[in-house]
Amino acid sequence: MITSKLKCLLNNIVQFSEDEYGLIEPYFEHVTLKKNQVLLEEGQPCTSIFLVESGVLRNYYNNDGLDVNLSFTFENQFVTNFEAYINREPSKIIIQAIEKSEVWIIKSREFSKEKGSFANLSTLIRRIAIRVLLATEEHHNMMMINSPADRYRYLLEKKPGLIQRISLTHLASYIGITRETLSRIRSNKY
Amino acid sequence: MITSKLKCLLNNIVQFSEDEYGLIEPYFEHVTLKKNQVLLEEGQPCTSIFLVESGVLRNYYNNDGLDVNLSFTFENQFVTNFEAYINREPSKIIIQAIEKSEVWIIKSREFSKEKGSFANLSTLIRRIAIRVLLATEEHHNMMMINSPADRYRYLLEKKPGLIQRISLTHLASYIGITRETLSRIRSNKY
DNA sequence: TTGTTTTTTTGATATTTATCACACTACCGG
DNA sequence: CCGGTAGTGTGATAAATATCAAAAAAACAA
Repeated sequence: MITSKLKCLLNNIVQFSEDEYGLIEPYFEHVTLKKNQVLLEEGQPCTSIFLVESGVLRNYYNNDGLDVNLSFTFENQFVTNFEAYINREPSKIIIQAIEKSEVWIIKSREFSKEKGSFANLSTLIRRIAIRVLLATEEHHNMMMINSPADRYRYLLEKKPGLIQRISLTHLASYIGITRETLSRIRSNKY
Repeated sequence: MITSKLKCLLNNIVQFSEDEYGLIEPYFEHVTLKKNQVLLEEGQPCTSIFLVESGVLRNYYNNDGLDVNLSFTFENQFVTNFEAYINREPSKIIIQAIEKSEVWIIKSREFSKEKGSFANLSTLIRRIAIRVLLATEEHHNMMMINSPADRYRYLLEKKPGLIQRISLTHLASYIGITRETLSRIRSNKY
C-alpha cells in the first residue's frame, strides 16, 4: 500500500497522479528490518531499488572475511547495487540494516516492460539512478583525498550526520583505515 | 557531420533510423585534440558528453597544485562530469587529451527539450549515463582495495590496456600513491 | 646525431599506518 | 545489580609509504 509518506518522498522527484499511483502500487513493497538484518544478500540477483524511510542501511562487500563498507543510506535516500542491477548479475555486495529500519522495496526491474508506456515511471527510475550515481561519485572523490586524517575531517565538515550515527568501526572501513588509526585520529594523536 | 564510424559506435547502444540521424546531427560535433590539449576546463559548465573515437582522455582535478587522476577514457568510451552536468554547476574536474585524440562532443544538454518527443535519444543518453556510472563504480571499488600493490595487481589483471598506455606518473595518481612507490611496486621491491 | 627535457628509477631517511595485545567503557538482558 | 558482549582506546612494534635528492633512462626537437 502506497502511504502518504511515500507519496511525499516520491513527489520530491516526480509528480504522479492518483491514477498513476494505482498503476505502480503493485511494485512497491514495505518492509521492517531488525538491527543487523540483511536486505540484499551476496550472490542474489538485484532487481530492486531500496528507499529508506527510517533507519540506516550499510552497503558493503566481504573481502577475505573482512568487511569493506561502501556506503550508508539514511532516511529519504536510495540505494541499490547498480552493477548487479544493470547487468543482471549476482550481487557482490551486501545491504544490511544497522539499526531497526523501515524500507520501501521498489521492484523496478519487474515493470521494465511497462516503462515505455509510462514516461513518469521511467523518469523516476532515471532520476533515482542519478542520485545513486552522484552519491557514489562523492564517496569516490572523498577516497581520493590522500591522507586518512583529511578524509575524516572532510566527513566531519560535509557529513556530520554520518560521523554521529555510524560506529567508529564501520566508519574506519568506509574511510579505508583500521579502527585503531581512526580512534587515534579522533583523539588528535596525528 | 555524422560519419559511418560514429553511426557504428552509436548503433551498439541504440538503433537509430536515417531520419533520426538527420534530427540529432546538429548536436554532434567532431574535434581533433593535440596532445595535452584541454577539452573541459575547470570552472566551465559541462553540457556535453564526450565520446572518444581515437586517443585517450584524462579526467582529473587539481588539489593544491597536485593532480589527482580520476579516470582515463579510451576508444569507444564515454566520459563527462556528471556532477556538473546534472546540477548545472561549474566543473571541478578537467578533461584533457594525453595523446592526439579524435573526440565527438555530444551536446546533449541542448536537446533536452526535444527528448520527450524522441524516445531513442532519451534512451541513448540514459544508457551512456549508466556506462559512465558503472565505470566510476568500478574505479571506486578498485580504490577500496586496501594495499596499493594489490590495486596495481588488480589493474594488471583486469585492465592491462591501462597499464600499457598510461604513464607511470599518471597511473600512480590514479591508484592513489606516489610515482616512486609505484615504480618500486613495479620492480617488485615490495 | 646532439643537446634538452621529461619521465622513471634508486637510495637514504622520516613519517604514517597496520598489527597485535590488552585495558577500558558502554550497553543490554537476566 | 551483575555479567556478558560489542565497541572503543592505548601502547609497543613492525611494516608500508612518503619525502627529498639525485642518477639513469627515455622521449623529443633542432
